[in-house]
Formats: sequence, structure tokens, C-alpha cells
Amino acid sequence: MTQRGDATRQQLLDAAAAVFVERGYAGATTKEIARRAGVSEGTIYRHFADKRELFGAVFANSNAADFEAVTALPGLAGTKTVRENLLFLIEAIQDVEREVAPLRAAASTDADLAVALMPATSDSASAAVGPLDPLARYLEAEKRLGRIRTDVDCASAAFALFAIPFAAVTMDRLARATGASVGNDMVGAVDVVLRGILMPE
Amino acid sequence: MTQRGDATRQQLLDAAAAVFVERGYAGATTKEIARRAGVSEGTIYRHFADKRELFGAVFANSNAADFEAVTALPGLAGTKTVRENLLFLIEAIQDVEREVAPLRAAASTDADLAVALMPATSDSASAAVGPLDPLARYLEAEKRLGRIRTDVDCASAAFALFAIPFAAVTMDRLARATGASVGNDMVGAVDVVLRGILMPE
Amino acid sequence: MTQRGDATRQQLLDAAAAVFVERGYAGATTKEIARRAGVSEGTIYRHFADKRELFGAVFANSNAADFEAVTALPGLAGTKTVRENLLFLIEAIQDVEREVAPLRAAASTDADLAVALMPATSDSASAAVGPLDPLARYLEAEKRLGRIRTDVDCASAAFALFAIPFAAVTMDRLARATGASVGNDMVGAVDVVLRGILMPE
Amino acid sequence: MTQRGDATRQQLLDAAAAVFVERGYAGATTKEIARRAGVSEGTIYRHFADKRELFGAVFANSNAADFEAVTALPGLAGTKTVRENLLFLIEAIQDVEREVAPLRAAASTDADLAVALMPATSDSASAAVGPLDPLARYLEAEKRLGRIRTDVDCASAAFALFAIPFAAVTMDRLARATGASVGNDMVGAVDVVLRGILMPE
DNA sequence: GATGAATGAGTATTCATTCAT
DNA sequence: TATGAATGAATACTCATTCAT
Repeated sequence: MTQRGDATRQQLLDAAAAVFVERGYAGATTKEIARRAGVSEGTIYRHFADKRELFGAVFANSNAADFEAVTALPGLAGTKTVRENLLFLIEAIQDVEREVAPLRAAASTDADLAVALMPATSDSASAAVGPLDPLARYLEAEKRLGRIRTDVDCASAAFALFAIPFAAVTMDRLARATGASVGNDMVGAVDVVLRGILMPE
Repeated sequence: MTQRGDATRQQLLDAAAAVFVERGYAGATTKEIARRAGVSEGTIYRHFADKRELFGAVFANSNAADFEAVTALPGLAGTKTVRENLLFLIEAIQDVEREVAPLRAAASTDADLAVALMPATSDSASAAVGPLDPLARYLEAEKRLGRIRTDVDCASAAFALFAIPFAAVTMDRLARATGASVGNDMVGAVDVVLRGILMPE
Repeated sequence: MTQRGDATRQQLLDAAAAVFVERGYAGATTKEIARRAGVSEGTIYRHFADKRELFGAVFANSNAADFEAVTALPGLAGTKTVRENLLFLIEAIQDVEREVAPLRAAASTDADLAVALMPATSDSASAAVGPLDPLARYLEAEKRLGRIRTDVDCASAAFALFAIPFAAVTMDRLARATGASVGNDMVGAVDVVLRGILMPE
Repeated sequence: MTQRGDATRQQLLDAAAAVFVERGYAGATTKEIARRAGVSEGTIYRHFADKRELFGAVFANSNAADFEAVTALPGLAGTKTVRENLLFLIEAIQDVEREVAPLRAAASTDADLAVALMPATSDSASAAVGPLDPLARYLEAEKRLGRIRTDVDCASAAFALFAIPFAAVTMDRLARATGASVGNDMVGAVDVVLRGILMPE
């Protein structure tokens, strides 16, 4: 691949990512993607076999970044405070979600698209559900270190925590689309999970 | 509108809902919708001005049902146990979300679609974020009744609870699409929120 | 045919005439015609076999009227002045043309339409070219009476005179369509034909 | 635009002109135009934004040619004979009209089409009424040169002369459509205008 | 006689994709 | 490698026409 070819490919990926996010998979046209990438339509097909493959590449590309925070988490057990670690992670998950969620939504509009996603999904460890596992492992570690109650189901706790940035991103997008404004307070929600809400008996 | 016309309209709404969910807004073709409704393509336009209006009708239709559980919740304060009430609600939200979420995703692929949704959204109080408010009000009531800790931020708690079925539905869809299986344990997650995870000092 | 049926038929003819004139044959929709006639679309087909037959009826209808002036003309030879008779006729032709010309234009857009017109055309003696013959006969009569120069070719003179309202109507329509304004002076043009323009040697 | 593109564009213009003339604007289908141009339907839209623009281009194209005769006329005053000059012009007008008249008729079926015509119309000085002015100017010049009677209204004379080819073309088309035959004698009609028909007192 | 729901062929236009240059 | 002209299948939507009520 020449330097020129690489540059073109990256322009295409960037342009395609933007258009897929804005218009969904079916709504994104090769014409618009080419226009934004500043190349001709034909050029797309020199770099990608077809629209589906282009989407797959965009998807894989968007997952690659920003994963250190998630995978590095279990190692942080015992450092700082549990709250600090979790808040940092929740922010990181939100950042990734903001990028991935729209693409996931775009993909969900085309049944056959899941196929194109498989390869991308398997090697980058499924961006969507991926954080769940490291998060649970981190909580287990903290439990062993005595910083988390022994009667807590760590898998369930991981799910409750993960759901927070997950929902926050979706609601944000929705609010932006409809013009409504939702002040979702992720930090407060995390604190609730940390402390629980029931009156101690 | 004649009896026959009403029946046709309903068939169209049902078929359209299915196709929009499966293919997204842009990916859903009038041809496929008509085929599934068992009518000709032209018939669509006797009942709806255009595809957008059809989507709007489907959306409004899907929101209308299943809202009693959510709106009735605040009145339940003090009855049964907090846990029972919340579990019941979380299931109800999940049921609604299962229907609405895919349509919301479908809508997100077409910028102009938000406009078509506005009328439907306004009167049913925004299906997406709607549950948040009654949920928070219920928690406030329980707090006053002494069943919830006084130091809990009810808005944040409502968000943490709402995020659970919200995330569960999205992850379920995703898992089904990619073939992966995610055993998300909503009940466990709710219990975590109820009890908290931090070691009491 | 009942009274009600007759009334409906006439409403349809009137509405159809208006729409055909405005939109041409292909551009006129049965929906619009029915709407303007204040009946349902299906009703059209109770009165006319199809759109073509409806057009034919409109065409025949529009030709029927206002023809006395033209056919009566030859009998006027010797009465009043030649100029008065011709000016009166030219006005009459213009009136007819104003109605017929747009329908003719509409018909010209559909090759097969000529067929539908034939019956209408034959019995009402071809509205378009019809005036030429009586006009020529009138001029011949006036020539015999010594009111027109003996060296004049009456057929050619009839054509030159007939062309005036003919062109006037078309140019008027065109001017109205494009917003331009053409002050065509039919009387002046008739006077030119009467007197000629060349310097007598 | 490449050579190939130019050629395709011209084929489209030619094919479109033919179809618009035969079927009118609304009756002309892009399918038929593409078929006659020997290209696919999609190709039309690489060269013209839509059907209307294609019509506008055809219209502008048809007006552009054959205008020298009309505009050059005033300069001919004093040369040859008045009769020769006018006969030549009348033939030229007829040639242009034969091309333009059907398109004008086609356009008259679509109200919004006038808009598309405006640009084309304005710069080529309104093909329809355009000849009137140079013709009047020519007659004025001949009047000053003593070849036309001083008591003649040149504007009216121009109109009477212009009406001849104008009517001839329309009647020809009509006759061809209905199968009737009209032997319109343009030369004779011009002679009538030149000499007048009234008996000199 | 009239309705209006339904039809299915047809319309202008767009799309992903191919290919000669 | 990149272009842009060309394609033809597909799309949303309209139309003249039919038919049960």
C-alpha cells in the first residue's frame, strides 16, 4: 500500500464513520462518503470490496482505541479508592460508547451486517459487552482486598455499573435528536450503587 | 373510515413496526411492508401520507400501551416491599423498551425523522426518558415513609435503576444479532443498587 | 340518464375541461378532476369508459358552441362594411380559439389521442381549420359584389386573416405563462391586411 | 466533461427533444428518453439534475439556432425587394417555429415549467415573440426608404406577417395529427398582406 | 348512482457498483 | 491509483382503473 493509498484509506474511514453515525447504514450513501472524503466514488472500491466491508472496517477502527482504561482496570485493585477507580472507568466507558453506540445502532438496521461485524467483534473482544468482564474481575479483586462487601454479587454489580454510562450515552443522543435536555448525573448514580439505597435494618 | 379500512390500517401498522425494527427506517422498504401487511404498495398511501408519517404512527402506537405500570408506581409507595415494587417496575420498563428501543434506533438514522416523532413524543411524555420522573417520585415517597435511606439522592437512584432495563434490552438485542449470549441478571443488579457494594466503615 | 346523473356528468365535463387546459392531457389526473367536480374518482367511470373518452367528450363539448358567427358569415356578404364583418369574425374566432387551443395543445401530447378526437372533429367540422373555408367563401362573395379587389386570392387572404386571431391567442397564453406582456393589436393587423403595405407604384 | 460525456449529453438532448415533442412534458418518460438516447435511465441524472432541467436544456438548445435570419433582417432594408426579404424571413420563422412550437405546447402542460424556461427565454430574447421586434424595425426602415406606404402601422404589419408562419406551423401539426390535409399557402398570404385586399376607392 | 378502498403497473429519481481511461 | 461516466436494479410514491358495499 503506498503512502497515498494509505492516506486515502484513512480519509475514507473517517468520512464513512461520520456518515454512518449520522445516517445509519442504509441511509449512508457512497456518494456522500466519497464527497466528504474528497475522493471519487470509484475510489471507495479500490480500498474496500463493498459498502459492507467499509462499514466493518469503520467499526473495527472505532473499537481499537481507548481500551486501555478498561483492560487495565483489574490491575488497579487496591490503588486509590474504589470510587475513584470506578468513576474513571465509567467515564472511559462513556467515551467509547459515544463512538460505538451510533455504529451499533447503524448496524442493527441491517440484519446481514452482523456477519461483517463478527471478525471485528471477535478480535477486539466485543466492544459492547467487553467491559463487563474486566469490571467484574476488578470488583472481585477489591472484594478479596476487603474493600467491597463480601455478600455482593460482583457480576451483578458490574452490570449495574456498566449500565450507567451505557444508558447515559443513549439518552444523550436521544435528547439531542428530539431537542429535549436530560441532565443525567452519572457520578450520583455511581455513588448510589456504591452505597445502596435501602435503610439498614 | 370503513371497517375494512380500519383493519387494513392496523395490518399496515403491525407490518411496518416489524419491518422498521428489523431493517431500520431507511432500510425498510414500502414494498416489504406492503407484502407483509398483505396489501398492495399503493394502499399504504391511502392510509398514510408517506413513509415518514407511517413511521410516526407506528411510533405513537408503540408508546401508547404498557404505561400504566410506570405512571401508577408513585401510588404504590408504602405497599408491599420496595424491592417487589422496583422489580415489578423494572420488568415493565424492560417490556416497553423492548418495543420502543428498536424504533428509536431506527429513527436515529434519519435526522428529519425526529420532527415526525415530536407530536407522538410530546403527548405520551417522551417514552424514553419518561420513566425517570415517576420513578424518582416513587423513591421520594418511600424516603418520606422511612423505607429508603435519607441520604440518598433519589434522582440519581432513579437513573441507576432505570439504566438497568435500558442496558439490558440493548445488550440483549446486540447479543442476539451477533450470536453471542449475555446472561444479564437484572434482578441481581437491582439488588446491588438496593444494598450498595461498599464495605460499611 | 337521470337528472342527477346528468348534473354529475356536466360537473365532470366542466371540471375536466379546466384541468385538461391547465395541465395537459397526461398531466391531468382523475383524482384532481373528481375533486373539482365534487365527486369520487370512481364516479368518473360511471359516465365515461376511461380518461380518453372523457377528454373526447370535453373536446366535442368545447367545439359545439359559438360557431354561428363563423358559419353565418358568408350570408353577410354585402351587408355593413367588409371591415366590420371581418373584425366581428376575427373576434369570434379568437373566442373559440381561446377555448379550443389549449385542448388542442393538450391533445397533441398524446399521439393516440387523435383517434379519440376524430369522431368529435368530423361532425363539428374541425374547429381548428373550420373557419378557413367559410371565410374564403365570404371573401369570394364580396369579390363578386365588387367590395374586394378582383386580383386577390381569396384562399390566401382567408389564411392571412385567420392567422391573426390564431397567433394572438397562442401568444397571449405564452405571455401569460412567462409573465411577459404582448400587446397584440388584432384590429391594426386586420387593417393592414385590408389595405396592404406596399407603396403603390 | 469528457468527450464521451459530451456525446452522451448530446444524445440525451436529441432524444429528449423528440420525446417531448411527441408526448408533451408530462407524457414524456425518462425511460423512453433513455431508451432512444441509447443509454440507461440513470445516465440522465449524471447530466441533468432532473426532468425539468433536461427540458430546459432542450428548450434553450432549440432556440439557439437559426436566429441569424431574424436578427439580421433590419440590416437588409433597401436591398433586394421587400417581398423577397419578407418571404425569406417568413420561411426562417417557420423553420424555427416548427422546432419551438411543439416544445412550447409541451411546456404549457406544466405550470412550473415556465420557471425552467425563463433563463433560456430571457437571453435568447424570447423565441416566441422575439421575431416581432426586428420585423417591425425592418418595416420602419423600409418605410423611411420609401418602399412601404407611409400610412402603415409597422407594428401591426409585423404582427400580421408574423402570424402567418406561426399559424401555418400549428395548423400543419394539427393536420398531420388528425390526418386532414391543409394546404396553407404562406406565399399567397404574404402577398395579400403586401398588396391588401380592399378595392381602392 | 355513487362511494372510497384497493390495485398493480408505472413514474421520476437514487443507489451501489463496474469499468474504460 | 484515481477518476467519473455509465449501469440497472431498487425506491418511494402516483396513477388510471376496478369492485364490493
